[in-house]
Amino acid sequence: MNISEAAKESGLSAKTIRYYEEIELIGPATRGENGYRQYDQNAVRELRFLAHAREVGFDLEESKQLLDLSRNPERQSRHARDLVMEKSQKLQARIAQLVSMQKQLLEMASRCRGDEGPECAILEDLAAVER
Amino acid sequence: MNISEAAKESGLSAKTIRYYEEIELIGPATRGENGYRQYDQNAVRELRFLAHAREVGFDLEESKQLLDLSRNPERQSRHARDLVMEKSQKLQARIAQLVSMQKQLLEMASRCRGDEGPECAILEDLAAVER
DNA sequence: CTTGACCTTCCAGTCACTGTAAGGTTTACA
DNA sequence: TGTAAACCTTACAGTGACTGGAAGGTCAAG
Repeated sequence: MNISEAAKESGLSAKTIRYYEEIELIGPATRGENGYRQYDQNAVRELRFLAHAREVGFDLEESKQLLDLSRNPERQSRHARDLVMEKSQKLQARIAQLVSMQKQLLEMASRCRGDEGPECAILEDLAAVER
Repeated sequence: MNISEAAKESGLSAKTIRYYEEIELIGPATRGENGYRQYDQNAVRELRFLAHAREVGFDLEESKQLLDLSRNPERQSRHARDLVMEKSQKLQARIAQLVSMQKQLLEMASRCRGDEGPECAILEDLAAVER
């Protein structure tokens, strides 16, 4: 199948698939007579794998590690699990940070009248020395 | 004061301050005889304002809007409040997304033995067609 | 035969910095 | 007085993970 169908099947864009090939995240696609990239079911499986890994928060380097693991029949499931747990902890920290930001935003908004006047706790808070 | 002290006072790096000047987020700093940038208390206040706006999740464009608002005595507090509430909603959505990712990670990890063997639900899940 | 939907490569742009190079200035100290 | 460390300057390249666009080749339908 051509790249746009592989894109549809995998959930990546054609642009992204070419990009993954360029940075050698995946091997070079086989080409048809016309020079078009051709994808078989296994190639699509790898693309889908990468799409899913990205969706749950892995960056490209980590996604590649997971893909390498999935390609290796000698793998130890501990390695995959370790990657997932590490990512989960980072995600937990990031969530806590966003929640704290969110709290601060609501706190600031609650003290601002939000009318036609210029007084605004938000602008004072952002300019304040200590927070 | 020189740039590194302004950096310390504001919480930005000297690099970042120069960058903000370059992209005209702030006006050009006055210069001493030696060509060094000089910052007064008001300049530091603006830098701190930007640092805080970034910390609570505003991007540079939004931070600039807030700074413009804080500089304008004719402002309406409603405008600041709108920006904050909009950002708050986006943040809420982002948090929900990360929480969902986190849930998926833990779900996958819970079904993977994490031992020396190759069987691993994580790798199967990532390769799966439907999720 | 033409139109439109594909496909190709290559280059530039995004965001918000950070790193590095190559140099000028200032300050402290031996 | 010399010099080394700690500042400061500009300019350019790199980051991550794409996305957009230009310029052109290929293919299927009408």
